[in-house]
Amino acid sequence: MSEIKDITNRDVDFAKWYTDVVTKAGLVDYSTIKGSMIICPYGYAIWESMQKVLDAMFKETGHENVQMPMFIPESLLNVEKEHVEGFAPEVAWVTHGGTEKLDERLCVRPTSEVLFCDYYKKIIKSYRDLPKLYNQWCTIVRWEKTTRPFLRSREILWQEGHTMHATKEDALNETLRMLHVYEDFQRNYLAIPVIIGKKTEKEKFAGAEASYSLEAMMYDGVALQNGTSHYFGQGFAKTFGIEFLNKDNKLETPYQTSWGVTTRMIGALIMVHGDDRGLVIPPKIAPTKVIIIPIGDDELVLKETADLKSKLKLEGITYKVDDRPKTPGFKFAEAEVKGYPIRIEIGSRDLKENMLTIVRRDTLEKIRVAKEEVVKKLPEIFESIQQDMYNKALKRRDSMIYEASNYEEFTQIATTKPGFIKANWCGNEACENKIKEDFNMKSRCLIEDEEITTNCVCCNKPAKYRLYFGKQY
RNA sequence: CGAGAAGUAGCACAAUUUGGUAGUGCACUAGGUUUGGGACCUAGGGGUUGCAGGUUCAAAUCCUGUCUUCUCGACCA
Repeated sequence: MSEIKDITNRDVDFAKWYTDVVTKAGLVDYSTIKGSMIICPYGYAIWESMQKVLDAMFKETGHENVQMPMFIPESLLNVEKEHVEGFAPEVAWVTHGGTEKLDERLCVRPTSEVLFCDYYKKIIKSYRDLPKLYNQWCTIVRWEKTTRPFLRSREILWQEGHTMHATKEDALNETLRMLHVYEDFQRNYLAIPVIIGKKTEKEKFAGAEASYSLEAMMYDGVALQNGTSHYFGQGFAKTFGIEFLNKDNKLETPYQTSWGVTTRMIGALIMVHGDDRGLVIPPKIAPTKVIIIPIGDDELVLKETADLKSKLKLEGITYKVDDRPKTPGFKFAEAEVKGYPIRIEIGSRDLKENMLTIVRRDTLEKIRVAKEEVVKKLPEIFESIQQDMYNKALKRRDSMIYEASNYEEFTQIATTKPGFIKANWCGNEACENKIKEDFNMKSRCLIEDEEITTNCVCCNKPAKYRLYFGKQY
């Protein structure tokens, strides 16, 4: 096996490893503007692949895509007090149009709740107009102080769903339904196990009645909030004066939700599955599932390459051929950095025996297969990679979830082991703050399906909730 | 935004201490030989030393400011 030259060892310096992988796999490059990354073709292809699946899921659940303005007049942003207070510190303002100062500044959307509300007020008149199930793919701007590619940037590519419903029940169902759509996507496509649950009051979205999040654990035990789904109740709708006539010809206020995921999922993909050789992309989301590497320019090799290409095309399996004039070793290494799920090596040595070599990226296992059997065999290998990647991630995550029943135990774990800690909590924000202050760990989300057996891990008063705590990106 | 470190070719670095012709390796281009784990030979191309000022006969080198990146905090998705 070759020496890995370019990528920092994952266990030695995880932060450096991450930036190495992100740039060396050709996902992003830095621009001259702080916090605004250039998403390179391969990185964008992964995003497009995610978009494609998610968009189909959104449409399947009845949503329609729209495109809202990217600017919000200051007066509109100010309509909902709690919301604006949450976002004010990180919005970017447009103050001039050309050389002329604007009468009213415009903020670049940090999220679009108010824009949707402003529009919904116009188009919702009757119960027959509900539900309104809109989604938009767009970029937003949040003026973050510290930035990292995919994990925290100032310009963010995302998707935001904004819906209005006639009843509280419908809106709550929508909030949970989309949370589960995300969970399904991350589990079955990204092969990332996620914990889903409700945020505490302290951690919920500005202006929401309830926020739910998907919490993934990275290789280093640090949490990444990988999507959120919010229930707003009638808060915004009342503030904005959105009303509809119900079946009894009475005015009612609708109930609202919003939900979103971002390119941060690419960061999660890297930090959950990547290894010292680079990326490992699950087959179901890989923009290129197979990389074909012909070895030498022997006529047999060229012919087999052409054959294999047409067979893959026929089966609808995405592939690329690396026929650059480089040595095989170089190409193998690069294919590994890029994380293509499967590599097929075509060389005359194998061809003499009518064989080809398939290499799994996740295990690096080499499988020699009769050349006629290769394409037939691929689906089961993809399936196996997909499953194994999920199971491996799940196993690692579960091995880093601990239980603490008192502050001493919590301290012991928090200071020695990376990962999540399950603990009981009285519901008092002071205890959340203390844990944050002492260990830089925030509550991830509530655990609702487990029994509360001990007192609050912090103050030892009777506990009302169970929580996951963890450090976060 | 606070503390620290760093910016020289696409990348990794040298030259900075002691101011005096910007260099090496990889990558890139052309031709050739190669090809089963990061090839070799020959010949080339590529630089306002992050940017802006200042000091000086002379600045990559000294001074000031600024921008960007990284690490650790604060804040946040």
